Amino acid sequence: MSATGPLPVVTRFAPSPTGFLHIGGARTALFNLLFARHHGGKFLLRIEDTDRARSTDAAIEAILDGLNWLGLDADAPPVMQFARAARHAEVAHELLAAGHAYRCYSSAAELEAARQAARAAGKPPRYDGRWRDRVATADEAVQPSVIRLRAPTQGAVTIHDRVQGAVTVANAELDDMVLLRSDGTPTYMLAVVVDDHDMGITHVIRGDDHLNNAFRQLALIRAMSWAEPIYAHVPLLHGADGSKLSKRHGALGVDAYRDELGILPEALENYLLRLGWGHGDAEIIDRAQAIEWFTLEAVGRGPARTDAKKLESLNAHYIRVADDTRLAALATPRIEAALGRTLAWAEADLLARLMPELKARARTLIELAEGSLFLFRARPLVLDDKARALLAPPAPLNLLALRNRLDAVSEWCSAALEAAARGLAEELGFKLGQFAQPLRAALTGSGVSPGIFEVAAALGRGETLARIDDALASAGERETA
RNA sequence: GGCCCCAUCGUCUAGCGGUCUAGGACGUCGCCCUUUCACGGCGAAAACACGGGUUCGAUUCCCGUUGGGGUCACCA
Repeated sequence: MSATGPLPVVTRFAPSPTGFLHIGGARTALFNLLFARHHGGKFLLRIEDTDRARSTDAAIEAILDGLNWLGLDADAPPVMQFARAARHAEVAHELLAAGHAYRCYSSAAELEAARQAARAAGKPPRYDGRWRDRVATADEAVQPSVIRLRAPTQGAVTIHDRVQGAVTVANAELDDMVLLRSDGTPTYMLAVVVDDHDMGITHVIRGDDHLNNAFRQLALIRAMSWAEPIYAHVPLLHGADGSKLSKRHGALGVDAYRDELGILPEALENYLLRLGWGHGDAEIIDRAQAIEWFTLEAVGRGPARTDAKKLESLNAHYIRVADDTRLAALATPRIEAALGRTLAWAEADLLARLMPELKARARTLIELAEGSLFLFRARPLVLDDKARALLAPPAPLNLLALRNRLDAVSEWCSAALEAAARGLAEELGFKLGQFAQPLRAALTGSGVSPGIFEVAAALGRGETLARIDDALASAGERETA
């Protein structure tokens, strides 16, 4: 062990598997990973499943899946907290034997009544320590009991939080917390402290909602004479309206960002990183850069509101720089779901070839898929209102002239097709749009699409001419009708 | 309610006593580019919550007010 060696850093993300991985948790995990990587340390994962009634395997799956999707994998297999219940109980009894803890025989109902009374009297609803200095009689000792920590009542404790700064709480504000429940299972307070110690956690980086808990946990750590971790309590995330992020306020799991909103993991990561943290004017920050720059001191102290528009904007950027093959693979299932059929090999190829055009105008994978559907729809295309308007007379005349000009093009590529259209427009003294727009309507069924000559080139001569003929035919029908 | 924390444009933030006529990004609104929509480029509107101090000088330090958040279980 060298005094000049690097600061050993071990961080952890410790979610309780009672639901999906929400973005607040994802951000906490991100910060833990970034901090550990920045210092060349380890990032661990612990599943806090001591609440047997609320913990589910599905939630564990969802959390692991979400972390994996975001590339926030821990450096070791996850520690399952419930499996360590015996060790937790062992520590509680050690504390009991050392006089740092005591048995309390008060029933839950009795304590609840006391809390109600305290509240009614305008006093804080704390445990009054009624068993702290009392020895149970033989009769009483038969009753079920919990083990409580004999916490200090005098003085105060100051935590030098790496995010919040120095925070002081008087010991009189804290009551004697339950360590071991009457059924012998450990409480969260006990389990966290024991596990963090046994896992060698050096830095506890977690949500702000745990700041008050830190003081209680510190009392326990000191009773065991264990090393005190460095704390960093990061502010919670809020919804767009400033309210707490909760399920009823539309809080989503990271799986929903992926599946329902069509967000790329690197976009969500960048977004989460910039929420409550900044580095000068930098906005687009990749993982490597984040590891280099990340410090806890730069984390803001106030809660941050989430902003869907900013996330979408970041997502649009990452879609634009993403690999075309990867995007095609991500969009394909969505396209197939909308079509109700699988894509043929030639269609997959068509999608890949047009991807550079397609991705430039999509902010999400949803938009990417929707924006490419026109390529695969069966003929004749259904025209939307904008397309119908673009094909109103005298557009069919222009379209017919353009059709013949395009058909005469020898090499079917976008440059040649555009040159043909431009040539025609120039000859007739028209603007290019008078040909390009009806063509867009005919080929895509809408007024919005990628560059129409690129579309025509990708569609191929046969399909392009067929779609034009469809449009001409339906325009003729409307004319006669 | 007790205790704890927080406070710069609508939102995320830069700012760590003078460089601030307060910078960037998203969003909004113009203009340009242009075969549509995007992209891109240019530009505009938009903030230091309030009141006291400290200081030659406060966005920056201290106190209070207001506002917001967190927490007070045999949940985590």
